[in-house]
Amino acid sequence: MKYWLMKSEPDVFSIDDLKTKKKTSWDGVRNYQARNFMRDEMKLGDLVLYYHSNCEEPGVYGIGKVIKEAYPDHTQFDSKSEYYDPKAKKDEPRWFMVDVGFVEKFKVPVTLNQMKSEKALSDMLVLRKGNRLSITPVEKKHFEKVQGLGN
DNA sequence: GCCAACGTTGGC
DNA sequence: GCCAACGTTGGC
Repeated sequence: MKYWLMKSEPDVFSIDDLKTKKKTSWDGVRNYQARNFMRDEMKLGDLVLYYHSNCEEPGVYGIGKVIKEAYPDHTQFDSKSEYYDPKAKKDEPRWFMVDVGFVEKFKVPVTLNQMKSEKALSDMLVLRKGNRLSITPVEKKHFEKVQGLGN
């Protein structure tokens, strides 16, 4: 089993939305590295740190889990979608998504600032300067540390 | 709103 | 295959 961190803008889809809806399809990823993680490495049952980006208090707000492995992201074929990709072909999809289910919302969010100040988390990918990747692998020890800080 | 960092595109 | 120009991300 692997561990991941996935970024979401809370204005678009927050941990509370995930809690309410129970699950979500992770559509709209248009970055090859992130796609490859989803398509090639994310497995059923993998756990996910749910990160809020582009907001007042960036940080990890809870935990989700992979409930469906990669399948073609339908928005790439939808000319009305903001994620439409005219170069994608039906028989050769370019973009994939996974489904993520709700596991828990942290009692206290683990903020980006807090994570930066934790020695034990210093080599997490998401803390690297200029990191823009929306999906990153997370080590087990880091996952457990963050979870511990949130609960 | 600013801007650094990074990814992608396209001319050559 | 190089690289300048451009677009996007995301913290601040």
